[in-house]
Amino acid sequence: MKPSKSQPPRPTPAELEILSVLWEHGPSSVREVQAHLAKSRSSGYTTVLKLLQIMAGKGLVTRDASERSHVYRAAIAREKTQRQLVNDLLERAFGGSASQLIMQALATRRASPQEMAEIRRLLERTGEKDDDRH
Amino acid sequence: MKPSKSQPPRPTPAELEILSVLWEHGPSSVREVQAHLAKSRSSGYTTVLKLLQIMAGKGLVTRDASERSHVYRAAIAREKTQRQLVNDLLERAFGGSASQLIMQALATRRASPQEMAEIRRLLERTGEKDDDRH
DNA sequence: TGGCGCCTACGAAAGTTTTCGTTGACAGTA
DNA sequence: TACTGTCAACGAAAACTTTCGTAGGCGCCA
Repeated sequence: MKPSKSQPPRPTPAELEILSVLWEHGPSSVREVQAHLAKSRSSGYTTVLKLLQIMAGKGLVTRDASERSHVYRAAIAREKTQRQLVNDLLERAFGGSASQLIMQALATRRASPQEMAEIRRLLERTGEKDDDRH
Repeated sequence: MKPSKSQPPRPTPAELEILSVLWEHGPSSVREVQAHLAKSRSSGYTTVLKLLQIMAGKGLVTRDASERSHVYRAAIAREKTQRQLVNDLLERAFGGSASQLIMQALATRRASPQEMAEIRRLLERTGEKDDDRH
C-alpha cells in the first residue's frame, strides 16, 4: 500500500456520508458510524468497516487502534472538503458561475429567515472590500 | 435497449461535462463537443462518442441523425439539473444547510464583483418576496 | 475449557463509469 | 477505381466503487 498522499483524494459518495457522521459526532467506532448511517442508508457492518479501512488507506480518516474497537476520526477538514466539492460542482455544472449556483441553492431549499439573514450578513462582510483581508 | 425512461437518470460526472458543453454551445456534433471538452479534460474522440451514445440511450440527450455528422442536443433542462445536483450536494455534504453551502461558494473566490452585485440583488429580491407575502 | 459475541482483516464479486481499439461505411478526389 | 479522411457502431478492457461472505482473534463467563 502506498503511503497516504499528502493531499488525500476526493471522497466518494459513500465515503462522504461516513465523513459526515464523523464530522458531526466526532471520533467513532465502526459500530457507531454504522448505527448513525443506518438512518439514511442501509449498509452492512462489514461494508462500513471496509470503507473505513479504505478511507484510512487514502488518508481520509485516521485510526486509533489502541483499543479493541478501533476509533476512527476524520482526517480532512469539513470546510475544506465542502469547498472542494462546491468548487467541483461549480466547474462541472455551472461553468464557474457562483451566482448561478447560489441562485439554485436558494431556489431549492427555501432558506429559513435566519439563514437568509446570515447569508446577507456574510455577503456584506465579504462584499465590502474584496481583497481587504484582516 | 430499454425505451428511455420518462425521467432520465442523473448524469455521471463525465456526462455532466458533456451536458455543460451542450447547454453552453447548443446542439453540436461529436467533434465539436470533444473540441470544447479538450479544454478542461482530455477525452479521446471515441470516448466522447460512446458517452453521447450512452446518454442518448438514457434520454439525457437527443440526436439528429439526418446528417452524416449526427447532431446531439441536451434533453434535460439546465436549471432543473443544476437544482437537483445542488440538492444532492446539500444533503450529502452540508446537512441541508443552504447558508453553509453558499458560504463555501463565496469562499471559492470565483465570484467577480459583478457576480457579487448580482447575488446581492437576487438576495434582496428573494428576501422581500419572502416577508412580503399577502 | 468450551461456547458465545463482537471485533478486524481480507478477498472477491457485483455494479458502475470511463476509455479506447477496431471495424465498416460513406464522401470526396486523383 | 483506388486512396484518403471522417464518421458511427460496438465490444471489451480498465478503472473505480460498493457490497458482503468468510475466517480468525480476543475477551468474557458458565
